[in-house]
Amino acid sequence: MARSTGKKPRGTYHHGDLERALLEAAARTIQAGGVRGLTLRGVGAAVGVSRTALYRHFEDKSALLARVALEGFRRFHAALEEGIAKAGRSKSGKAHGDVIAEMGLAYVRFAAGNPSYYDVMFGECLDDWERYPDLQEEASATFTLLVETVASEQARGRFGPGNPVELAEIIWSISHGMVTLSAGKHLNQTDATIEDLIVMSSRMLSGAFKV
Amino acid sequence: MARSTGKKPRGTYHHGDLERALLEAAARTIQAGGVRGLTLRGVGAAVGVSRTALYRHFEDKSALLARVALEGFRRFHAALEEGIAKAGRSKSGKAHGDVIAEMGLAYVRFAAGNPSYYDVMFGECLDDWERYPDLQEEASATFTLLVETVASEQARGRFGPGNPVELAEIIWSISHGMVTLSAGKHLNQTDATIEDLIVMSSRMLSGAFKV
DNA sequence: GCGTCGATGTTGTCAGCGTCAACATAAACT
DNA sequence: AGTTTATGTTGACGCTGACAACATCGACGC
Repeated sequence: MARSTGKKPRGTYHHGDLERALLEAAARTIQAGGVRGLTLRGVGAAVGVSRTALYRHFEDKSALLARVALEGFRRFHAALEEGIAKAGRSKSGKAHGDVIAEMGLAYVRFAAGNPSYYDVMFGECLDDWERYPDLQEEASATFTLLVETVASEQARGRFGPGNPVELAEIIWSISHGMVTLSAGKHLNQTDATIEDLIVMSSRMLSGAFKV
Repeated sequence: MARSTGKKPRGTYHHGDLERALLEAAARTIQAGGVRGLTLRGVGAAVGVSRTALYRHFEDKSALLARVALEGFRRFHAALEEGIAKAGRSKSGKAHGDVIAEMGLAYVRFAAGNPSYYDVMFGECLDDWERYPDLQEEASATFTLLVETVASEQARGRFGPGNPVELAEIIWSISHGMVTLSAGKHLNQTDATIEDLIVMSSRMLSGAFKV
């Protein structure tokens, strides 16, 4: 049971990187039963460890959730970057290349594909963000990507004038609102998918000041 | 202690409309300490009643929250109607009369003024809406008001073409997204208030197909 | 009037939760 | 080898929502 073979790198004690194992187990648990289904006893049992072992690696339950949220923001950030890059690439070739729309699509696709991460990131389970500066920083960096994309599109004449921060906040609100309302089953009154709505919104916003 | 005087109308037993008292105490408790601070024991104590008395009037804690949410949706519905009516009135007199913007402003003002109600209505504390058809109905009626307002503005030529349901979903997403992001302290990167952003969005959306 | 009954409220109790303190173990360093 | 320190375990506490059994009181039939 005790892996005393010098296989793992320095810093592996009894279990060997229990912190990462707990993190992955937590993410899996949330994926299976939602944030409300996450239990310190449960995540401990999932790793084969006692219920309080976790306290040697995380200050408390909130800290564990904050780490999950941080991982979520990193993936989210990467997903947005990829969506933006994809739209930028297709620009030279195909006519589509609507960077804002593609970013919005990447947004809602991430949320749809990783609802548990999204829930931890933006749900109400994390009470005090002040406690987790790295989480704040990653969230802020993600938002900055949004702002810079808007500014870049403005510079290329593909988006109307206005404070890019404010425009980004509007775009973010649309995406986040659609994701959360959709998750709450509030957007099922029409055949239009959430992706359709994103494309529509993007057209309306970017076209607003075109003429 | 026992109010046996026939002062109250028929149907008041030991306490006399304990259900309403519990409802109000619950709303007050949530306002004071958030949804997470709501405790059956606490709300019972606030009314001067035992911790399980509530089970004679509500099936469980979720049912109590659902009733609070229903009350919230009724007030929300009324607030939106008032905002729309106000904009309609000022139309004939003043030049403003932007009904969509005024509706959005009423939306975010309600959320800002009644964060506890809004949280219960749209937060994650209500797991299964299926259990509460009256709540679903009131929420649906509120959304219908939104759709009809959009359609009405379209008919008057003050809003572009498109499926009014889809447009209403977009407007709703903007408002809801701004409210929740703002509540999560995510919209503090600019001086623009949430009301400024609503007016901006409204202009961009209604102007999108104007030309 | 009185007695039954059903509606309403209380107490006892349970399992599950997060968390802390005390203890156990094993790796690491001297 | 012996000490220290990092890591994991067990016991316990207070809190929560919920159920079962009991108590109380208004209403209604006789």
